Amino acid sequence: MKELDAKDRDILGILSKEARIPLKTLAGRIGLSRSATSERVAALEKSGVIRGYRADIGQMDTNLVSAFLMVTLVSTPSIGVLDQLARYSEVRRVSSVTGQLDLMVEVEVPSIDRLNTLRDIIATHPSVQDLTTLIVLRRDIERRE
Amino acid sequence: MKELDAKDRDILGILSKEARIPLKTLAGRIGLSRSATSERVAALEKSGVIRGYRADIGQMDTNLVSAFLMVTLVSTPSIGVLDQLARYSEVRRVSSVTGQLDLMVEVEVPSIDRLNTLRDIIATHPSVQDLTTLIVLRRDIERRE
DNA sequence: GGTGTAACCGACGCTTTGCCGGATGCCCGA
DNA sequence: TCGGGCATCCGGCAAAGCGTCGGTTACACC
Repeated sequence: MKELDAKDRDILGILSKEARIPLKTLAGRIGLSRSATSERVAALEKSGVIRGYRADIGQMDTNLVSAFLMVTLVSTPSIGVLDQLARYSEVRRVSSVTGQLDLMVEVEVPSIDRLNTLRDIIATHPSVQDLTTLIVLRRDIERRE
Repeated sequence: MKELDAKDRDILGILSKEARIPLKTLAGRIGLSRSATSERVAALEKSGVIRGYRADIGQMDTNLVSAFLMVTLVSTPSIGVLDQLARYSEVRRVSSVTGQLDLMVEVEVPSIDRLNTLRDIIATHPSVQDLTTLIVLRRDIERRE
């Protein structure tokens, strides 16, 4: 894959916020002809820098419950735990972190019951020493892009 | 705003993964004429259900540092803290949570220095009682949408 | 200077889009 | 039951968008 120059970064910056603007507009904004812009975008797509285009949907999954599970392991790293977490589609993100705990697990479940089930499953894994659950009451700030 | 029917949900499901497919293709997939589909999409955009379209960029700002800041307040709610947090674009998300702490703040900064600065600023806010920083070492699982 | 490569531009023809008139289905009051 | 009113659908037209091509410029290298 080639190196990204300034104009490529401009393109990415614009498309990451407005993925559907016409090529002509995009070309004008970065100071290139439409066809040159078209080729650059195509190259960015083919090389995998642009992985796809997604519509940003407003609140529709309204009654989902989000939570943070703070996990301490008996010894790091523990691949077994990650494998198990990966099996559940409700697990949105898992991060290895510094500090008192080892894993920050973010989940999105349809109900509190389901959250409890999930938490119990994870907590009883032999590699898990401690698990603290924080249920999200409200998203105060949420930035996209 | 109107209620969303099954076809609207189909549209959202498809566009949330492939925001740039031609209307014709989209129409064929949901079983409507192109123009009817066009009107539905336009309505979804105008009503705010579709907030925008974003290109999904692969890892390019690879050297960004992510962190969780776990904040305990002297008394909840504290609007002053949220106002301050909202001022920094590095603050990606803030969630009010249950449990031992009050706010889970997720940040993305260009350097550890910047993280320290940000943490100090937040920690010295009069409403903040305690602040624990967890630096993300690695994203083990990350799911989109 | 000659040659190769990479990136640019403008133009051509095809595809997609926005917009319109008219058809269809459904609700509700007379 | 009938007949407006309303929402939603379709097909077609003109305009705008797109991918692709040949030709041009810029630059590095021998």
